[in-house]
Amino acid sequence: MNSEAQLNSLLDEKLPFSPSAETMAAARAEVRELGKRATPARLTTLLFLRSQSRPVSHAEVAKGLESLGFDKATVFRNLNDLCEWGLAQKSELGDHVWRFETSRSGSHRSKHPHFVCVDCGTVTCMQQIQLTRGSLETSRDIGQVTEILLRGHCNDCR
Amino acid sequence: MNSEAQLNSLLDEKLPFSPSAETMAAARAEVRELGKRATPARLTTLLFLRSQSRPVSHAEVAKGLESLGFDKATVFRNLNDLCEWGLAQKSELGDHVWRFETSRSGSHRSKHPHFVCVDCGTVTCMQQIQLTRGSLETSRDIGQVTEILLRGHCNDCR
DNA sequence: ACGCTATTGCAATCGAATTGCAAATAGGCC
DNA sequence: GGCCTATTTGCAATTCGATTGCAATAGCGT
Repeated sequence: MNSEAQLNSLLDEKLPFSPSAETMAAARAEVRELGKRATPARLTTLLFLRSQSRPVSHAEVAKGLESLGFDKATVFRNLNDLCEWGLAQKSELGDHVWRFETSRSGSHRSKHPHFVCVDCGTVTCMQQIQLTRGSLETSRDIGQVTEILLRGHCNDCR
Repeated sequence: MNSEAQLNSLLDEKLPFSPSAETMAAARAEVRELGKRATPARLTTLLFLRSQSRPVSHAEVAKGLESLGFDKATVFRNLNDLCEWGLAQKSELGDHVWRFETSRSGSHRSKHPHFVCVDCGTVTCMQQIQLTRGSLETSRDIGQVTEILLRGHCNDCR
């Protein structure tokens, strides 16, 4: 099955998310611009990531796409490739699992804080969290902060 | 060989570090105060950690102590026990390896934010760091924050 | 349509983390 | 000092996410 036909069939029913034809075309263009091949596995991985509102683990992506027949090694390599190419980023939230999320262009390309529930492992993105002015100064005395991570019990687990 | 004799022989030559008799006695007392047994493996693990100038991985500790005959599983359990008891803390620098270091003063863990240098691994306690009022409210919508962790590059590593 | 190379699928491997269980032993007690 | 028991240890085995080797497959430039 060629890429086009395969993607179309995926769009029909099996995908756990529903990218529009335009979205798909845009993703293809992005990948092509990087000089990389726009394979079904790659585009699907990218679009799956974009369909998520939080960082997801390799296992979650692999599981989400396994019904489509993509191998976890392929997903693994694509996730890392996407990170290498700047289309995604991976982070380690303190539980020894890499999580991936697409780099949002524009507003906040930089990392935002994450909240990790120590009970269920759920990760929540927190765009608005920030330190007080004094804390920022203090932190500057210690070093350059590149990541803020909050841990605790999410409301569902309390 | 009993604990006393074994420790003394270790002190003689084989240890990769040289705790004084007083240091050893102090460590023993600390462990005993916790109601735990002051075993050679446990005391040695604790003193080894204290002899290090930066956080070390389980593998490093195990290797450092393997010539003494301590099993890596034992070292593993002791490291985690020490953390649980507040004598040490472990941190994740982003490379999927836990690193351990002794707590400076007792069990004040997770009470205040920590800054972890992703380069040298050093953990710095930041009593003064706090979130803005708005951020606190936002975080409350998500869950109960029990730990704040900042990652970045410390001034020594920049 | 052809050919070259990037990419994939599958199985295998790696290594840190973790566990089960029987044997050893620290420390309270007499 | 010796006994007793819960704790701790040693060793082997296992889990599990991450990662790789390689032959087969398939993008895409021409």
